[in-house]
Amino acid sequence: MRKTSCELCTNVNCFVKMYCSPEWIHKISLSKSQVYFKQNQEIIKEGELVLGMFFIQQGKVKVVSTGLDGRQQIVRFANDGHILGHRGLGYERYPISAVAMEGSLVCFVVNDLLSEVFMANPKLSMGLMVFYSRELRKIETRMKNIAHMNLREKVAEALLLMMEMFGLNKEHELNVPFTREDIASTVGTNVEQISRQLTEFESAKLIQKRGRKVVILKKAGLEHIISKHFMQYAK
Amino acid sequence: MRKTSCELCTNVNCFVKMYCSPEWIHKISLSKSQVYFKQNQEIIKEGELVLGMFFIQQGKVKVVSTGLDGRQQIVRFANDGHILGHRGLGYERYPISAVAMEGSLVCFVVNDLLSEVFMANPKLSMGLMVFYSRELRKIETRMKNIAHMNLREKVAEALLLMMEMFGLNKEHELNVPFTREDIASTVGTNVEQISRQLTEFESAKLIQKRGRKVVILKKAGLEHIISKHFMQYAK
DNA sequence: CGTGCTTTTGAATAGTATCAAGGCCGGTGG
DNA sequence: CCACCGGCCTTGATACTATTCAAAAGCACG
Repeated sequence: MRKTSCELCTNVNCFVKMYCSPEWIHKISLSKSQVYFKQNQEIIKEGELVLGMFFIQQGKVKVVSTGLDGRQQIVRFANDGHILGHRGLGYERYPISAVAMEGSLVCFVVNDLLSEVFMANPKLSMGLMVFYSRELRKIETRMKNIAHMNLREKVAEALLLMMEMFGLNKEHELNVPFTREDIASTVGTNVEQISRQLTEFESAKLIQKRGRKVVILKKAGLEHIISKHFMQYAK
Repeated sequence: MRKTSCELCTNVNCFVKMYCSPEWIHKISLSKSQVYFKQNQEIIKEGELVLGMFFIQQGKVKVVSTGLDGRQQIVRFANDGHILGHRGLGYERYPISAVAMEGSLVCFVVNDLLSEVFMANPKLSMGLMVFYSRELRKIETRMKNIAHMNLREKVAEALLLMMEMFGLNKEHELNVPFTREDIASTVGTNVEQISRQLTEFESAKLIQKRGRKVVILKKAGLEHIISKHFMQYAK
């Protein structure tokens, strides 16, 4: 496969394209590498050395934190334009893994070039800063939810999260391949509980199980389940 | 009280002092305001408009996310040099509250000045970016822990977190005033469980209860309790 | 030396995890 | 094309952990 040059890339959400000057976009384009990851391949492996950043050109990815016992926690989902491995510009190891949920095309930029890019493109640093602060905000909320919600609510939230990130296809199925295990790792429980809960949602006519796929029938119903955990701010 | 000028401020952890040019430090010094918050006063109130950022000159703060039901989750602790309200440089509302755990002196810089500062001091943006990415990393780990650990482990972790952030005094007591409710909100449970668990730790000779204060007797013991949840990376 | 708030402890209940078994589905090879 | 195999999903029974409710004791402050 031929690598897509940044100039010709159509991904409008890419931070590089959004915030870097044309000459720097060109430099990055020349230096970057591009890799295609098949479904279930690891893009980043927890514990390996941080060599640079990954930019998802097109794909669907789960970011996973693994405990010693092997239990996994899905920390967030990511898709086109999102960044992976953005921890520690210095010398460190990746604290998380990232796994392709379906075939994904990813650009990679090495550390040294990154530092130059940041100093020369203050807008990029600011853009990333804002991006991070929003990520922080999201994950703080999710942390509260994981701590306070009961299982039913957490499963509802997980479905909504996946829907928000990956959307639905024409048949209103969640538009990403996933197993019950994935939902369990998002929620922090086991597959049996997920199965039970999905069955309950199905009999409540909120979703429909179609093989391993899940059809969202009543988004508002799921939202209602978790609504008590969210403040409504006046505009 | 007279406001401390940035030039004379002795806080070496302040991002402004670390990353801004002398002339910008001066500008900020002139424009900033400074407020003293007494114990249990709210520095930031969830839902209010974001007007700028707070820099803790000296103090001890808990950052709290509140559910509609009033249940609170302590998202992180902060002390000297840490930033508060660093969410959304645009127009938004604070998604979290920040409460002084003891008397705290805080500097405040308004939004408009901040954007100028960021554009003129790329090192500051980069510094903050790195800061954020580390915060993200920390909270992702904590999220996994809250999801996977049992109560005993979570309480041990909460004690270690507080110890790491605020340290111990000469008597080896946690060097910050807190209630059982604070630990409960960190862990995501209720005061009764905390009380029981502290009693258990006490009989295991890991801590000692001295009124509401907690003496850490065996840090290694607490660490051992949670060690199974942490990967050991080779250097 | 009350009074109100925090902490502790106990007992009953609810919620979740675990263990075990069987069913379903997709893919592969005969 | 069909039978079989393995992985994923579902369901039930049981054990365990955490929550809730209630009541009493401790402590801090006026």
